[in-house]
Amino acid sequence: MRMSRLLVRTLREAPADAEVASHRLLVRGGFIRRLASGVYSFLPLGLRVLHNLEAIIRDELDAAGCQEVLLPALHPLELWEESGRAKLFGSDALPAMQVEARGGSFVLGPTHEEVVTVTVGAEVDSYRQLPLTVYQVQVKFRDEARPRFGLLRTRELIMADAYSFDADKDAMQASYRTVYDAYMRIFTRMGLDVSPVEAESGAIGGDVNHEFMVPSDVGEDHFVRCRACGYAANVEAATRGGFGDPDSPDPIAPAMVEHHTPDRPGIERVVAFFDDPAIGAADLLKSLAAVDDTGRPVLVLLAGDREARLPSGWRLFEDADFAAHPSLVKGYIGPMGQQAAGVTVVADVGVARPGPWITGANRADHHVSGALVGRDFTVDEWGSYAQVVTGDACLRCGEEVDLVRSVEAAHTFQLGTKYSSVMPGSSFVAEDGDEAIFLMGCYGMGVSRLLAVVAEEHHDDKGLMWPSSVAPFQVHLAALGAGRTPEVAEAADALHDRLVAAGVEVLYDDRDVSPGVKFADADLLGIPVRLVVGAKGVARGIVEWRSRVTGEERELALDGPVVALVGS
RNA sequence: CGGGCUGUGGCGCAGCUUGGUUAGCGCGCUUGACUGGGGGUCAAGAGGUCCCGGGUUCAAAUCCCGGCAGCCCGACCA
Repeated sequence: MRMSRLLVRTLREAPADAEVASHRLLVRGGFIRRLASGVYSFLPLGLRVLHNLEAIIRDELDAAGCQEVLLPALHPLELWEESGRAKLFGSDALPAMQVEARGGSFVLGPTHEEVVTVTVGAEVDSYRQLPLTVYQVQVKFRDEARPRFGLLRTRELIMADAYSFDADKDAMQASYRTVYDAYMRIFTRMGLDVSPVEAESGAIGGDVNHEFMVPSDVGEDHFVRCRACGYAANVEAATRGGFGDPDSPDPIAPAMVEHHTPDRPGIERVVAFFDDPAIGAADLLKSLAAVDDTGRPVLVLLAGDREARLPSGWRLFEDADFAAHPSLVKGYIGPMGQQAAGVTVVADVGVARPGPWITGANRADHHVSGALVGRDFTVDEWGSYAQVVTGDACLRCGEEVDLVRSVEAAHTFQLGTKYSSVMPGSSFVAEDGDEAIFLMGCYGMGVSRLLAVVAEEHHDDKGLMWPSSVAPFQVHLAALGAGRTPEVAEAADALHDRLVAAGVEVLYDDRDVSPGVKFADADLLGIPVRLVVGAKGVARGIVEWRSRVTGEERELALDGPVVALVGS
């Protein structure tokens, strides 16, 4: 490709809104352009990288026995009503992506579980057709509240998503493992260091699931990683250990004391009330009134210096709930006597010491101090209800864990029958002759996001440094002063032709611009190998070779085996 | 959805406080000359609904009101 003909304009300055390196460099290098907030066009260079990423994905998934399909981006709204997710997807996320057309209401699909379930369900009637895993590379639409970081968080995104169909749980787990392993190979080939972590399933649902995290300073997620045993989990899902049952309360400990604490809801203000250097947030019980996934009122206790992490499906009390449960006084909640009022008390493992604790008195404008677990109140269930932080004990081995900032590159789920039990046509005849329904898995990776993630992981202050597996071209050939030195033009043209004839993807900078511009653009675009043909070199019969990644330089004979040396 | 900031040629910005000639600068673009190994120099050009609508005024990029959009922080997040 001659650069004089390539649709690319490099920018010396990045748009003011480009905050992270991948966004800045992809825009400056002319790989992508913004059309609207969170909506990007891929120009030729960006599309070449995207295609290379997709090629790796196709290669590994095909090798793992998956079959490519292409499902519609436009989904009949009824499909989402059947699965029940039309509502679950938030009050306005789906309507915002709704399209009214002849033939009814459609949505721009945010994900494809419904469509794939009915599509595959219609084709598969027998266990003999299983196991089956299909995948696609397709555009998805999300009504993203806050698009940001260029391609990392967008409203329209390109995703590679796979779906497995199996006859029983063992087979589903085997299929899951197969795709999981393929995903790991894909990331390795893309030059990404990915950590699979246990995760929450969110709106997709299902039991076992993993997120594939790339540790990164620009990440919006965090995961927990044990320094010793390798346990890794998303902070949303991470639990911690290291605590046993609390000891019996001290028999001679002083009794609880009630304090008048007007206008002191919240941990901070209570600490301020006591105004004692020996008393901090960690001495207080954070008491959160919640409704669990079965609708029971639950009081969640954790140490006052901790952030709460409620199990999925739970929600905090709203005003109406407080009105219905007078034992829980908003702002002054304490655990004493709650069981008698029908409230279940659960406590974070960080509360597994007798005390003394400072907590609400269940009476407006009052707190108590000196409350002991086992004497003044009891806990029905111990669990992990606080967000894990660096230094906490690992659930598995008790060593300390770290919190790692990261970008979510992919997410895989064992769905079981979540969709096949509600979508029509999801049954097949099993080996025993009875009707059965699919056990499914789903697996998604954001290809357009991966483009940004790779850029984020492979760049320096001058520009991008693409791994050759995804680079838009393999060789960046720059001719210096070709316009005034015919020998240079001849040598560069000839070298270009030889490289192309050998199947090497070469970007040929044949523009009549100064050497500085060519070098700066070569650094910015990040093609792995740069070849420079200049007047000095041509006179000596050499071409200069330089690695974008290592900066290593060599001189190669122009009439020698240049093609073999640059690889293909 | 809450809080803050910003909308001025393709990109980055100044001008706005204190209304007043042809709305500036850098990059980029066009033409020419020079230059020629790290975004070079000079000259001449092209390119603008100053986000939109209303208002105040003799006069609005500038002041007032109302919208819209973008960005940042937070909430949310498949």
